[in-house]
Amino acid sequence: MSDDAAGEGTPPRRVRKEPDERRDQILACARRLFSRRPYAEVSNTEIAAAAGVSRGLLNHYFGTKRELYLAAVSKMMSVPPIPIPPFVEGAEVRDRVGQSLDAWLELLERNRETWVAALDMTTSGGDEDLERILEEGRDRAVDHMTEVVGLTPLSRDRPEIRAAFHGYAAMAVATSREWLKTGRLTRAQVHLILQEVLLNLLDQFPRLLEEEPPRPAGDARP
Amino acid sequence: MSDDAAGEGTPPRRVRKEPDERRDQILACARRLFSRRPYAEVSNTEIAAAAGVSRGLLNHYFGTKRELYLAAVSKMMSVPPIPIPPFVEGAEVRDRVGQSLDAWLELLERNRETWVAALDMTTSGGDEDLERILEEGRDRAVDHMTEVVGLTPLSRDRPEIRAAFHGYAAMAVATSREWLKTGRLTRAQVHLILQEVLLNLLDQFPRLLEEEPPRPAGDARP
DNA sequence: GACAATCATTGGCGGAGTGCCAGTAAGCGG
DNA sequence: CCGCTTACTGGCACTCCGCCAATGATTGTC
Repeated sequence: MSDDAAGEGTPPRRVRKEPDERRDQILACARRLFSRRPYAEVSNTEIAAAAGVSRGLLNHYFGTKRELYLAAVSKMMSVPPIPIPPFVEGAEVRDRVGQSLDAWLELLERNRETWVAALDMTTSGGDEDLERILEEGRDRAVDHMTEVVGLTPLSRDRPEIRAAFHGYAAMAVATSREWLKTGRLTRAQVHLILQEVLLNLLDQFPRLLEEEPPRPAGDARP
Repeated sequence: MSDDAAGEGTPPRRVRKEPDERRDQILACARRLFSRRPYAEVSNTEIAAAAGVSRGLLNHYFGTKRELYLAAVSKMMSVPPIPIPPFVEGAEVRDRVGQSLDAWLELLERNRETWVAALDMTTSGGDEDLERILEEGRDRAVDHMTEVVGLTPLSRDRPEIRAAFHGYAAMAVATSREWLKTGRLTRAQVHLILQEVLLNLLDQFPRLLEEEPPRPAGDARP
């Protein structure tokens, strides 16, 4: 009946864990809560309670609430790498794109909830640090895409190429969203759209590069 | 020397304004601050100070901080309507798309800062109300696009069409961002990309509609 | 022109959340 | 068995939010 030798077998007041383990545990709880309600409505007290831990420990591990949030988002952005189809003689770019898209859509389908949740919380709001994290994720996606279509060398010299892929990535995300969240598209339709648009985009690259190159570096306001 | 007839011309302790005027003024300050720093880091006290108003007045007009925020975002989402090119005999869809894109890019160029700021704060974060507001804005954009390309009637029956436009809109936003914010694309390049991709997308519609239609209504998780 | 009614506006109160720090105890080596 | 390291807790000081009674600028009326 007492609480020190109850049925659950010696519930010690303090369970001491390895820092990494505890850190991951807290992070997991934070991720779950942040993906369901907006930042300002999730309290550290709540996260701590969910993790079965005192509130002060969050600050011990992550410093501030914002940093905990950023860590959670960062963790969510990490996606298992999709293999890049090997170059084989005679294979069309179209096939490579098709394969890669299949892999991408397959990944999304497997992790529906995780991905949709990440999509919901994956949004800056005037937060520069967060924006940087998201930008890094998008950059990795672009790296992947240039690799798939075999334009990585060119994309190093011409930032326009990367920029165009960034635009395409946004469309890929939004279109996938229409499939997984609102159900207004089927997977096949998403595949069709993304494949054809990407191939068309590739066709435009020559004309795109004919245009005067953009300003040397990021000074968007002269 | 006294404070009621000083140089600045009778600074009365209380200036009483018309509710609408005061409301707009507060909203403007909130918009400016929210677009520079994330929601949680902007305090009502600060907004009130910027508006030269007591803090309690914010609650009087907007109820809660969140509602003020939503009002600010909503205001930012409202875009002056871009005229839809009239249908003229013999004009190609390509021309109509080109004209409309020009108008859109022109609008962005005129309101650079406003638009980039709106883009930064225009992001949900697990907030359903906010998400709804953003979705409405995107829906209006899609309405506009279907009108331009003359597919409004079709888009009523087939949600896939709307969904595809939503994807395209995301690409349009991201690409414009690459132009205005990072400067990695020129306006001409943005125009080229968006025009060609849209025309290509239109070409895909027949194949898109051949696919089995998506599930009847929004039940994404069967 | 004085008075009263209206309502925009203020200041402060109670509650909640955050960051931080001194203290506590769980594991480990001697 | 003792003492050291350090994961962990509890509570203090501060800020911020939502609310409400009080206030005074403005307007209509006699």
